[in-house]
Amino acid sequence: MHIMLDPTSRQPIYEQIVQQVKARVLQGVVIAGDKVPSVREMSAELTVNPNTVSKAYKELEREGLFITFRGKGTFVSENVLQLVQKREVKSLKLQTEKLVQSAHDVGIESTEVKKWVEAFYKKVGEKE
Amino acid sequence: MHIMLDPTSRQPIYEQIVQQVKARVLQGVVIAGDKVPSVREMSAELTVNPNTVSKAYKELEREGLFITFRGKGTFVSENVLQLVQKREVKSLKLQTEKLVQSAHDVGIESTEVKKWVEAFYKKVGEKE
Amino acid sequence: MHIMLDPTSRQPIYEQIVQQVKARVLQGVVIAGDKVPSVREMSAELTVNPNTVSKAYKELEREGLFITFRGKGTFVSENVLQLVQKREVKSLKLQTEKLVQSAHDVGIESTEVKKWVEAFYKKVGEKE
Amino acid sequence: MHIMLDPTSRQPIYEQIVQQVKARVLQGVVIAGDKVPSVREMSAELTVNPNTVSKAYKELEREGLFITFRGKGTFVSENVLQLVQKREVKSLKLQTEKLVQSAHDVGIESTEVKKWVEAFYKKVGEKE
DNA sequence: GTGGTCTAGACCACA
DNA sequence: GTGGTCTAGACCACA
Repeated sequence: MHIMLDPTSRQPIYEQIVQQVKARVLQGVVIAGDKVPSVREMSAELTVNPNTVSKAYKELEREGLFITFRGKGTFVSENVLQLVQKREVKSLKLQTEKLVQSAHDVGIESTEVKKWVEAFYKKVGEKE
Repeated sequence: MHIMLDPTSRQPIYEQIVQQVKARVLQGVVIAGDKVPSVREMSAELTVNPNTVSKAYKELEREGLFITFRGKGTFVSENVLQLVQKREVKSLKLQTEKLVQSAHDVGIESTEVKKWVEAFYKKVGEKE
Repeated sequence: MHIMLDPTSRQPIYEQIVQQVKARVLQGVVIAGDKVPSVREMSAELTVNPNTVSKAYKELEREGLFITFRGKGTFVSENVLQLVQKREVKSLKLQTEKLVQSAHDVGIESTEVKKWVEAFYKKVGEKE
Repeated sequence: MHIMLDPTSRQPIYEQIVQQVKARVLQGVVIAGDKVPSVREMSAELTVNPNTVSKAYKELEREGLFITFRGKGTFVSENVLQLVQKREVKSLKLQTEKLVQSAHDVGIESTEVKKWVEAFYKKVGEKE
């Protein structure tokens, strides 16, 4: 699944796992119906405490991305892509709102922020 | 100085203090040269332990916003406004970059994000 | 790690710890990658409050000598020796500059200072 | 007497006063027999708490540089220059010893330190 | 009065 | 177990 962790980060490792799983879903790497590596496998692969992976999986189940069948293992839910995309858009809007609020407080005009957005989009486009 | 703390927040109290002081600087409430309430006064006002306030003040000193004179007290540095604004702009640009990256990953176009920005700016404007 | 504290010293305990850790690094006793005793262990060993040790460790982390992994413990950074040596040399040069300035002010010639240096080097050499 | 203070420094102000007085003696600005400004005058001139100046004067008396005649005021002792120079040389030697010890610990050769001394002497010479 | 340091002890999230 | 945060309270040098 190619999950990359930064053990130094202030962000808890289990949250990093949750976040990266969502990223893989958005990238189409993790697909509805996929069987997820067991907690043990994953913890071995990431050289991380099994409890930590377990915590991440539980969170992903709670959010409806993962579903566990007793004795069979954990699988990616049917509607993952839709689910994650919808929430991501919601989250992005919220982030934008906070950003605009802060920018406004420092006296930055709408035009300026939109210029930034434009510039960063070009930068992202060039990488591809 | 009207600092409001949220004791239920995940964010440490001392960080909340640091953050709010910066906000007050941006609002022009806290001005260069001001004498800052003593650690004891502030801790009494916030009903928080003096050590916690001290930790916040030291961080603010380390960041160059505060300067303390032995036995006299703590004061707001000369170049605060400039300093905080400069850093804030830098931080906002970085946030925008991350936001754009994420938006791009979900397949959202530049135009869409700029519409959001526009809309939120109007919303902020109406509040005034 | 054999840290010796002088509780009567004017120098704060946490600074003494920081300083001694650096000395151990220069001596090659503390090596990159080493796991550092936990805050609790160290505080027990030094019969000092955990908070005090914590303060020292955080300073060492801030200076880039230590790195801590959540829930796992604190470790010595990869480039410690280089880092500490580089800073030490810089500091020694600065000390030399101040010394020369003072010596010059009292009317002591360059030759004289160099004689002192020579003599003290011999003295250090004899100890070995 | 042209005393310059840095209220920001970690070094206590009273120590800074003591140190600067010694420097003025070495420069020949403060001479044996001189009448010293009263604590009040000096504290006004330095915009510093009288207690602070008083503490500095007491220290200077203790060290034999100043002498007070009841009702007449405080004066510079007869043998100041000799006294201060002698002690300064002693102190410089001690500093050199510590410096050499540290330099040796980092693996710096005697030749290197002497080069530094030479270079800084040139730098000081050029200023004149 | 002012900040700096320290102790003793507690609770918490995380691994 | 590991570090992070916080409280309550104390003592100190300095101004």
